[in-house]
Amino acid sequence: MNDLSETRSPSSSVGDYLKAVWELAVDSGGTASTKGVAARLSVSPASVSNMFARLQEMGLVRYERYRGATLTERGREEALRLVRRHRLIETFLLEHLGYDWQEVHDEAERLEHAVSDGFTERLAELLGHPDHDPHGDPIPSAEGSLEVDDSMALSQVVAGRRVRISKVRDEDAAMLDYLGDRNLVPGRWLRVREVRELDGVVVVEDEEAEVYALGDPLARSIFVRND
Amino acid sequence: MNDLSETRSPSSSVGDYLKAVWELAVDSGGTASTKGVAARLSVSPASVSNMFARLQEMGLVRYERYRGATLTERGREEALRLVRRHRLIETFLLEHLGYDWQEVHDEAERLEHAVSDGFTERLAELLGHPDHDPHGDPIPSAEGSLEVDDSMALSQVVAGRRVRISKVRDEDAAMLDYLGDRNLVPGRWLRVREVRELDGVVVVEDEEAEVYALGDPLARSIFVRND
DNA sequence: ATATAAGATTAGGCAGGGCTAAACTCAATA
DNA sequence: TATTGAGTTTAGCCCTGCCTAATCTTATAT
Repeated sequence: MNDLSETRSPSSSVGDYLKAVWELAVDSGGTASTKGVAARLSVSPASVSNMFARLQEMGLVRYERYRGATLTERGREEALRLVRRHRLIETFLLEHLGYDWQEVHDEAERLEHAVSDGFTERLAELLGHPDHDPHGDPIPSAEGSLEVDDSMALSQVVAGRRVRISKVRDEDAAMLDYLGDRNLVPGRWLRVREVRELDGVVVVEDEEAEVYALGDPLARSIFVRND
Repeated sequence: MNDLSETRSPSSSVGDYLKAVWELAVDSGGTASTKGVAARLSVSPASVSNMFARLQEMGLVRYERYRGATLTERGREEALRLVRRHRLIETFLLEHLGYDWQEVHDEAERLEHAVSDGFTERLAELLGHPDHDPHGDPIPSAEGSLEVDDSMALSQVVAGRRVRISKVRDEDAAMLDYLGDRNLVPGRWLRVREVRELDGVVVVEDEEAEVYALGDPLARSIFVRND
C-alpha cells in the first residue's frame, strides 16, 4: 500500500496528467508526447515538460527529454484508480441523477478529484458493481485490473459483419447526443451493409431494418465487437 | 447574476473562508475575528489577514484592519450556497451511501467544492428537497434563504422543561458517534430534570424514562427547541 | 494615564501550476 | 550533407495560498 493510494488522489493536476498519458499511450506504443498531453489538457507544452519532470521525480512516469513519457507501474495504478472513479461517477450521474450524456463528462471530471476511495467503493456498491459505464467503457476493478479491449472502430469493420456496439467515444458531447437520439448505444446489434472507402461512410442496419449512413467521424466514434 | 454564481464556487479556499466567517459571525454580532477564522480553518492568523484583504477586494466581505470581517450580501449568498451544498451532500452520504456520522463531514467538505449548482439541485431532487440535514441543521434554499434558528443549547435550558432536539453540533465526530449510539438525535423529545451550575452537567430523561447525565461539552453540542 | 499582553498585520519566503518567449533537438527533405 | 521546421525544453514571471518572524494596535488592568 503505497502513499498515493491512501485515500485520495495526489494533487488533482497530477492525476489529470496521468490519465492523459494513460489514454494517449494506448494507441502510441505506451508513450505519450508533450504535445499530445498538452492538447488533451488544454495547457501549454511547456507546462507538460515541466510536469513530466515532476512526475518522474514522483516515480509515476519514466521520462526522457524529447521523447515523451511512459507510465510506471505505480503511475498506471494511479491512472486506473482515477478512471475507475470517473466511470463510476458517470454511471451514477446518468442513472441516478438524470444527467444526459452531454453534461456528464465535465461534472465527473471535477468530482473524480474530490472523492475518496471510500466514496468510490460505496458508490460502486450502490450501483451494483457495474463493470461497464453507460458509454460501454470497462470500469477498472478496485484492484486495478482492466478488461482487455478487443473492440474496433466501426470504420474498420468489413461489410457484411454483424456486430454489437461495445462503446462510444465520450469526448464529444454533441456526438453522444446524436447517437443517443438514434439509440445507437452500447449493446445494440448492427449489420454492416457497406463501407465506402471514398468518404469513410459506413452504412449499417439495425434489428428493425432501420438503415443509417454514418459519416467518417461518427464511424470512428462507435466501437463494436462481433461476439 | 454575478460572476460568482455561474456554476461553481470561486477558488475552494475562498469558499472555506466565507463559510467560516458566516459560521463564526452568527454568534459574534456579524463579525468574525482573524483568530477565530484561523482556528476554524487551521491556518495561521497571518493567512487570514491576507485573505480578508483579498475577500474585500472581491466584494465578499467588509473588512477593517484589526477589527475583523463581515460578509457582504454577495458574500453571504456565496456562503449559503456552500452550506446548502454541504448539507445536501451530507444528507446524501448518510441516507444513500451508508456513511455514518463520523465519516460524513470530511467527505462533504471536499465534495462541496467540486460539484456544480446543477448537481446540487439534482441531488436535492433525488433527496426529496429536504429542509434539514440529518444533524438537524436547516438547509438553505436554492435562492439563499435560511430559516431563522430559534433553538438553544441544552446547557441553557432551565430544569423542568420538555424540549425536542433540533440539531447536534457536527464538528466533533466522536461526539456525534456517542450521541448516535444513545439515539440522541434530532427529533427526540427530552425532559430536563436538572441543570447543575457547578459542573455544567445536565440531567435529562427521554420518553422511555431513560436518564442521561450529560457533561458540559455534550450539553453544549445538543440544541433544542420547546415546541 | 500607561504598561502589557493578546491579537492582528506586514514582510519575506516557499511550493504548486500555469504562461510566454526564446533557445534547442532531431528527423526529414532538399 | 545541410537546412529547416515541428516539437521540446528552458528561463523567467505570475498568481494563489500558506508559513514564520517581526512589528504594530488595542483593550485592559494597574
